[in-house]
This record gives sequence, structure tokens and C-alpha cells, in this order.
Amino acid sequence: MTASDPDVAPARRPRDAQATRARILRAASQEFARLGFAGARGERIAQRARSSERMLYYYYGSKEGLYRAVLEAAYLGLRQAERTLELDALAPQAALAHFCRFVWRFYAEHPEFIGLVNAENLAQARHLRRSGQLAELALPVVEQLRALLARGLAAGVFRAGIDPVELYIAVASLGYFYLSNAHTLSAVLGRNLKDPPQLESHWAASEDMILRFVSAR
Amino acid sequence: MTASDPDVAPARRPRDAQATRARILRAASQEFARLGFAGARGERIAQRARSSERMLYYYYGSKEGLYRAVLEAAYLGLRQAERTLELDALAPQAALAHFCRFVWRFYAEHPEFIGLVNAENLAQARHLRRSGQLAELALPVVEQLRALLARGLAAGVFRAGIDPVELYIAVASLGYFYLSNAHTLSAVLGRNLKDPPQLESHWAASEDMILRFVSAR
Amino acid sequence: MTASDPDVAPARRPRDAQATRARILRAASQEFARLGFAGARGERIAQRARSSERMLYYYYGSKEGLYRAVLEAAYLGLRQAERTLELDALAPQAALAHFCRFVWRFYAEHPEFIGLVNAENLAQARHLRRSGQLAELALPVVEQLRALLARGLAAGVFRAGIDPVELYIAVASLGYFYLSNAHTLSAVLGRNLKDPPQLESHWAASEDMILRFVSAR
Amino acid sequence: MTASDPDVAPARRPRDAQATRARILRAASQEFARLGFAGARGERIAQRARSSERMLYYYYGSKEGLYRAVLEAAYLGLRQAERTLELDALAPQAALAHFCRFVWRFYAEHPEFIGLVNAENLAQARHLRRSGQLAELALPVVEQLRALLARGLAAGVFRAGIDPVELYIAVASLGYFYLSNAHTLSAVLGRNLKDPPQLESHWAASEDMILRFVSAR
DNA sequence: TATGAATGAGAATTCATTCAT
DNA sequence: GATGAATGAATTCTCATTCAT
Repeated sequence: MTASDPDVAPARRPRDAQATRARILRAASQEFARLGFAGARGERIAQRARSSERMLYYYYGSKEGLYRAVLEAAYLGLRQAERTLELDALAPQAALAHFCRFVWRFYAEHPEFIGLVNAENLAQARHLRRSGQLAELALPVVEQLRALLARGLAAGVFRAGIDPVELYIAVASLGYFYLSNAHTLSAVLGRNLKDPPQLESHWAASEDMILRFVSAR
Repeated sequence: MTASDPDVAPARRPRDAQATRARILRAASQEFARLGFAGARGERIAQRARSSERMLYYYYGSKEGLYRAVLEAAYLGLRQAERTLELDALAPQAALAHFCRFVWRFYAEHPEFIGLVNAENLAQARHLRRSGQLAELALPVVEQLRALLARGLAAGVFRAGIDPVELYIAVASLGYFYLSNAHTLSAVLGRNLKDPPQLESHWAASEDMILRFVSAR
Repeated sequence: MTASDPDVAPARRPRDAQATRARILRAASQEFARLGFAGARGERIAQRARSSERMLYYYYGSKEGLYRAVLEAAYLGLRQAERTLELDALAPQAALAHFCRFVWRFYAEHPEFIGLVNAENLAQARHLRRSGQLAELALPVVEQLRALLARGLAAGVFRAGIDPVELYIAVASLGYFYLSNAHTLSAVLGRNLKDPPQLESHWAASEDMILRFVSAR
Repeated sequence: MTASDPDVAPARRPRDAQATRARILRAASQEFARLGFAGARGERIAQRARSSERMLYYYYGSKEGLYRAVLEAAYLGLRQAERTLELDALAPQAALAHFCRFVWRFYAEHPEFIGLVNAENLAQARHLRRSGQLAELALPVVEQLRALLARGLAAGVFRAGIDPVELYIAVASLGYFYLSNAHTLSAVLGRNLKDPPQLESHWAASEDMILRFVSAR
């Protein structure tokens, strides 16, 4: 039959558990990011996943179980992206700039991540704390920053006494807040912050701020 | 009955309505900040306000009406606080530092504000855009910053070319993100960011960053 | 209006909380007795109570809460009936016969009681144990039996050494089992045990058995 | 593969099916006895049987089919046990006592039987009536009792006019009710009726009652 | 003989809201 | 001005069962 025809790429293979699970997870990711845990609707998730509400429970047990899976996948995605970072090949200042751009671009390209983290903070990280597989999530990056700061200090381009955690938070703040609060800020400032030129100019200023912060002089 | 006797001094009755409204608003503020619009429960709000669910509708018409009232009160609170800001009396650098601390302290002292803004961004500022009394909310502050930057430039302590909106966003980012994301960050970093010394050291580093950013040298 | 007309007996008064609660309880009693906890359907209860499913939750919180209320009401009914028992005015043997008939008639006239107790035993008395207001339920009757046995002994018509609890259990067994297991027994024995003459002849034999059991000679 | 190799002695395979069926039946027996038809869960049965839910349907077609099989097995067990009864070798009174003890011990040793009969009565013997292989189930025992009564009458130790069906019901009542209602009775009486000494003393009193009932004097 | 994937129908429960006094 | 009773429409979740291999 067509299903076993090797030439035809099947648009939606039935009985492919992995694919179904993945479709549900992706749909749920969007829904939870947009509406938070309480606002998310199983029905909409099922529709977007081209599956049935029943399957959410089949694979994830409950709304909360699905939410948790979504959250874990989101953090896992960030961590895997961070693994690809290569800062050692660049000069300290260029490396730091690269790091900033990397983080900010990740945020910009993963609006569901922003939404999910927002939702989770609204819920006081209740679900995140219950999930086992986190904790080591940001640390690798912090270590990379610590090494970079030391390298820059040795090279005479960075000043001493900078806490890498603080630096990480500053970088994250400048990228995250702008996107996460774009809606209220746009309403209040009367500018459309999601405009690409606006975004680039924000990033340029932010990069400038970060580099001035660590600069030796 | 005695309650309607016009001769008796209205010790309790006339203020009741206002007091009840206020208690409901406060309770709703906490509930919406903690759980977002969809997650908030009329029943809980009524309980915390020591009133009945019926009264929510009596005074605010609908859940959305109540939410809007809460949101407006929150932004109004920020705006009124900003009115008390006196930057002109201080030297430019001290004034900017004062401004930072003012903003950050407001966030720290108004966790419901953070929660509400978070909730509103999750909802893509849907309610804020519909509400009339906003728009001019941040602008006065931006104007104050613009003036301050000009003063600092004239005094030779600030450099040229700084966008006051960008500066405002940077200040807000550094204060807001830290508090808003304290839950997930604490979980991920293994530090309790809400600790007062941690907070102060973050604020010191942030103030340093802002001042270096605008500094002439 | 008609609602306040004292002459008209209102078939179903709206906004009469007590009446609504009572109708729901009665309907639930029948449903649970007939089908057990798991088999009972909220929808059917609501219909029979001429109310809505929503009201079950409004008044009783959950299916389990409703079931518990039903159970408590059933035991309370038995206890109140037992309070009307007057054994002292009769001669010992007549009093014991009267007691038997009283218990058996109660069972026969309250088939929901049988059903509920059956259901509850199926569930290993899980709900009954959790309910506070029981424990003293059968004891008053046992005390009455103890006094009766003493009186009969003194009068020389009853023999010594009879445990009133055992006597109570025997009386209950002979009446309860017959009705509770009438369905399976009828199927197995090929007689319709619910036939009134059959029932009366069973009661006569049982009364005979009880009296012979306690008889002095 | 090796499993289908016709030369290999079928050590495990051929018995598997039967063993699986039996495990399912046993697990279902417990589940239905504890929770009734409506309360029973296929999932739990499958788990306890170390099989899959799918197998329930594979072997028994439907939940109802499985329940019917369980019920039939339970009654068949009773009937087979009754076949082993040997009353003729004993003196009439000893034979009757033996009969009582036999019935009561069967109940005590087969709590699922009690549970299933309870469940079936709750369901108004719906399933039992539909099942073919019953009807003659209790009759053989009743005939044995009839013969025993006649023998005792002839021997001058039993009185005349006793209905064997009534006697059977009395014996069953005294044994069944005590066990079936042990949960609610224990809760209400404050005694743990399942205690072995309690049970034996109940049986002794009951045996006494039955013997007095039929006794010539 | 066996099994993992899938599902439709229905069940319990919740939510925001209105009615009637 | 205040309140208890009532409700319709979802929403989450469960259950017995079938499909496809």
C-alpha cells in the first residue's frame, strides 16, 4: 500500500508513537507559552497536534504532566544550544559579544521559551522545582563565562572583580526583559519593540553596555 | 431597623462599601499576580477579601472588569510614585543612581506589580491595550531621563548619543528580570536570589553597569 | 404572587435550599443503593431530583461527599426508628418477637438501606469509617436487648448465658440476608422470595428460631 | 525461531495461554469482589494478572464476559465443594452441625465469593439470571437437608414440619451476613468481627441456634 | 498468539455568572 | 446595599473497547 511505499513521504503517519508524542509536545509548548498553565486548553492542543484530547492523557497522564514535559523540553533545548557555544577561539571582547548575541538570538528565535519561563515564574517555578532534570542547566555557561573573564583579565582587556553569575544575569536580563515585556512596553512607550531595527538597536546598545561593564578601562 | 435610622451616626455603614471594594481589589491583585488571569479564582478572591463572590460582580461587573481595575491601580501606583521623584536637586551621576534605586525598590516592594505585568505580557497585553488610562505612563519618566542625560552631558560627566528610552529599558531590565525570574533562576542557579544581601549586591553591580554605560570616560 | 399564597401547596418551590438538598439526597439514596458508588450516575440523580448535576456539587461538594451524606442519613434513619421501640410494656417473649418484627419490617420498608449497606460492605466500609457520626448507632438497641434478656431470665422464660450482641446479629442476619440476597437466592432456588406470603413465612420461621434460641426450656 | 521449532518440547508455550487465562480470572475475581461490576477496572485486573488489558478482551470478549466467567467460576467452586459433603455417615445432629460448619467455612475461606454475591445482588442478579449454568446449584444441598431432616425425625431427635429451604436459608444467613457485613458491623459495634475467636464464638452460637431450631424437644 | 497505538463516548468537576429577594 | 440559590457551558479526565500489525 501507499504507507509502505518508500518514495512517498507520509504527511502524518498513524501508529507512529514517537511522532504523535512529538506533535503533541510541540502544540502544547505553543499553547502553554501563549496562555500559561491555567489558560491552556486541551482541546486546542489536540487540534494543533492533529491528534485527540484523549492522546494527551494517553502519553502524558494529565495536563500537569504535559506541562512538565513541555518545560523540561524547553530547558533541554536551551542547554543543548549552549553546548554548541565556542568561545575559546575568539578574542575576549569578541567572545563576550558573541555570547551576548547567542543568548539574545536564542530568546528571539524561541518565543515559546520566553512564554514558558514567564508562565513558570508566574506560578513561582512550582513545576520546575518538582522536575528532577534541571539544576545543572545554567552552570556550564557560567563556567564558560568565568573562564572568559579570566582570559580577558590576563589579556589586560577586562577588569578584575566581576562575578560571572552577575554577568550572566545582566546579559540574560537585557535580552529577556525586552522580549518578554515587549507587549506592555510597546503599549506604554508607543514604539513597536518587536520591529527588527528596534531590536537590533537594542542589542547594539546592550552589547555596548556589557562590554563597557567588563572593560579594563 | 436601627441600621437605617437616620439619626444614628454612620460609624460603619457608609465606609463599608469603599472598604469592601478596596479589600476585593487588594485580594484580586494578589490572586491575579500569582496565577494570571486564567488561573485566578473568584472564590479565592472573595475569601481573601472576606466578602462573597457575588460582590465581585456587584462592584466590578465581571472577572475581566476586576482584572482591568487591578491592572489600572497597579500602573497608577507606579505613576504616582514616579511623580515624587526629584532628580534635579542631585548631581547627574547621583541622580541617575537615585533613579535606578528608586525603580528597583519599587519593583521589590510591589511584587504584585511584577506578577501583574508578567501575567499581562503572557496575555500579550490584551487588557492593557483596551484600557484607556495608560499610554502616558512611562513617558514622563523618559522625559526626566532625557533631561538628566542632557544635564550630565553639559557637565561633562555623561557621554553623548544615549537614547533615554534605551536607558530606561536597561534600568528596568536589570531590576525587573532579577525579581520576576527569581523563581526559575534560583532553581537553576542554586542560589536564593531573594536573599537581601544577594539583592543588594545585584543592585550595586547593576548601578555600576548603568553608570559606566553613560559615563563620559 | 402565587408563591406566597398560603393555600397553594407548591409542587416544587424554587430557591428553597432545604427542599432542594432533600430531593437530591433522596434521589442519590436510591441511585447509590441500586448501583453502588461506582455505578451511580450524577446525571440520573439530578434528573430524579428535578435539579441539575451542578447542584449536587453545590450542596455536597463531590460524588463522594454526596455518598457520605446519603450513608449518614440512612444510618440516622435506622437509629431514629429504633428510638421509638417500646419493649418494656410487653412480656419478654412478646417483646423479643416485637423486636424481631420491628427490625425486619424496617429492612423490608427501606430497601435503599439494604442496598446502601451492601454497597458500603462491598467498599469495605471505607466511607462509613471516615464519617464521624456513627459508632453509637447500634449500641442503644444492644442495651435494650440486654435488659430484655435479663428481664426474661428473671421471669424464668429465657435461659442464661446469651450474648445480646450475638442475639442482635442473629436477628439482623435472618432479616437482612433474606432481602439482601433475594435476587441471587431467587435465581438459585427458583422461588420468588419477595412474594409477601414467602416473606411472612420466612419471618415466622425466623421468629420461631430466635424464640427457641433464648427459651429457658 | 526456536519458539516455533516443532522438535523442541513445548515446555512453556502451550501452557501459557491457559495460565494467562487463569491469572486473569483470579485477578478479575478479586477486583469484581472488592469493587463490584461498575467499580472494577480493566487496568487493575491486567496489572494484577501480570498481563495486558488487551488480553482481557482477547480471552473474554468484554468486561461483562469476564464478569460472567468470574461469577460462574465462583458458583461452580461452591457446587464442587458441596459435592464432597458426606452427611449420611454421621448421626443427624452431628451431620447438621457438620453441614453448618462446612457452609460457614466455605464462606470464610472464599471472601471473593462473598464479595461477588454481594456485587451481584447489588446489580439485582442481572448477570446471574442471564447465565445458563446455574439453577440446579443449591438444590442438591436442599435435597440433602431434606433427607437429613427426615432421618432425624425418624430417629426422634428432630421435630416435624421444618422446611429444608428455610433451614438452608437460616444456615446461610447466619454465616454469610456476619462476614459480608463485618465491615459495617465492626464500625458500628466497635468489635473486630474478623478476629478468629470472635468468629468461632459466633459460629458456636449459630450452631446452637440451628440445632435448637430443629430439635425434637 | 500477542500487543502497542488509538479512540468515542461519557463521567466528574469547575468556572464565571445571573436570578430572585 | 447585600446575599444565598441556582445554572449553562465548558474543561479535565476516565473507561471500555477496537485498530493495525
